[in-house]
Amino acid sequence: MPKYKIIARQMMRKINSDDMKQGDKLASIEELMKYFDVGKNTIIQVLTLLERQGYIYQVRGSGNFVRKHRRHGYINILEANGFQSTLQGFRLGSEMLDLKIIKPNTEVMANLDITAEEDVYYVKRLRSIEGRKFAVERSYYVKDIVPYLNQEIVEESIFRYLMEDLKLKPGFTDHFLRVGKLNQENAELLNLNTGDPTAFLESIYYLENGQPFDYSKVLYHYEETQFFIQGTNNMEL
Amino acid sequence: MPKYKIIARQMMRKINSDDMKQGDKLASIEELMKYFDVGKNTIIQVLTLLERQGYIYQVRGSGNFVRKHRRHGYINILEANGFQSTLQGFRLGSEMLDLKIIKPNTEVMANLDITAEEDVYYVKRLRSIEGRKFAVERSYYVKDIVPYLNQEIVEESIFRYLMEDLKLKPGFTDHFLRVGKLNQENAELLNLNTGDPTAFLESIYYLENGQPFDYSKVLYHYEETQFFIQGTNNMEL
DNA sequence: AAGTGGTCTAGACCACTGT
DNA sequence: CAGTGGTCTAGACCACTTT
Repeated sequence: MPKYKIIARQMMRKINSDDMKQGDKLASIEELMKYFDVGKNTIIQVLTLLERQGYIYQVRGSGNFVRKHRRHGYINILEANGFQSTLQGFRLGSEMLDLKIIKPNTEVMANLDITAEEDVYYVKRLRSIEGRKFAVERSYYVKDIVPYLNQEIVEESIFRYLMEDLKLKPGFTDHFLRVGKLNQENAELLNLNTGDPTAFLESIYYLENGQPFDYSKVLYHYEETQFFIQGTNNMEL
Repeated sequence: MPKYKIIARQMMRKINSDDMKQGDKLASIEELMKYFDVGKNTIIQVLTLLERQGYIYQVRGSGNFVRKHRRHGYINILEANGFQSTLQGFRLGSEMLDLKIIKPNTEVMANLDITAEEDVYYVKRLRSIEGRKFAVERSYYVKDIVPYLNQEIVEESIFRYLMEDLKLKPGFTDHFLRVGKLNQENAELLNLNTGDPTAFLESIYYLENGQPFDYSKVLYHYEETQFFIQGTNNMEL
């Protein structure tokens, strides 16, 4: 683990603690250099990372300041999988409704960038929070990359299994979100009425090397879910 | 404008052109150093920026590759204001429904971090794309920061006015998104029926120095809008 | 003017990928 | 092993904010 990540972790813990609140000023770069005994660029790397992760904001000529929003219970959409982090403290559950190996249809082929001959795992899950159903998820995993899944994995955390056991390295993600009306099947699964509103989120997950391995379609219960998206300085380009 | 931004711009134009497609490999860092006649760290800064903006993905020991998603017509939620960029090529309109100076209520006070005595501009707009109504927006601007607004500005681009004329420097943003049912007033504005689904997006815009200046609540037409959110490598922390 | 952050260089060395 | 990206340093100089 490189120095700048170790330092960043440490500072993130500090910022997350109750010691610090929105607008609090961090130590200056020079002080941080001395304290951690590293060069300036390393501190800059740390601060860039913290800024990008939404922990701080940087003000030229003035200092670095803690950034904290005040709302709780929102799903950070960029962590919509592995939402353990944003929804920590809530009791989450996953009920497996279906699990099988299939050949992809056109939609799945296009989104996972595979041919009709390649196998995919199809997983259908009902997700709950504090015992309340909040989402129906249909996911497709490229079998060449995810060679094995079972009920136990699927009802625990698939992403933890992929990362820790299969040692897959997730790279980037594309999310597409629409709003629509529930059909009968999905309404029944969520204990809602046909025609009720829903957030429909499609996500494509790519490995570090750019290969897509997971295409997920999730329908959220409109009364149980709210999303949070953090924007960082886009600077003038 | 620093070197790394100039180079980044140039490379972004190149990547956006039809010359390059998803997965194409960029020149190596050493080649880029020679070509642009700059040091390694400067190129690294460029690549970090491009990666963060979703233009490329980086693969250690292998190279940098073009990232392009294939869907069009989606609003990049991180550019939900100033969506000219994501929806370029579409004809956008803004009809002013209301514009006045008011005292903030509790909700506005909390989100803009102001007292009950400070004035805010209240702006209500109906936004359209290609002549079709797609969103109702209610925004609150801190008058101390935005001292003047009129119909012309409001029907053009408020953000362009803030940045170019008032020289405000936007910093970061918090977005909160929920799904719900339209009430009668908003349904009528969007030519929909009461109870139809809608995406409800609340956004707080902060200046570079961390001060909030704009609190916006937008209701989107569920048939006319879809959102795109790009996730970049979160690395292990 | 002093304090603080931002950009940039040159060079060293490490870590990973691909052949 | 060669190619390529990632981390890190020390130091110079610039730009902005604050007092």
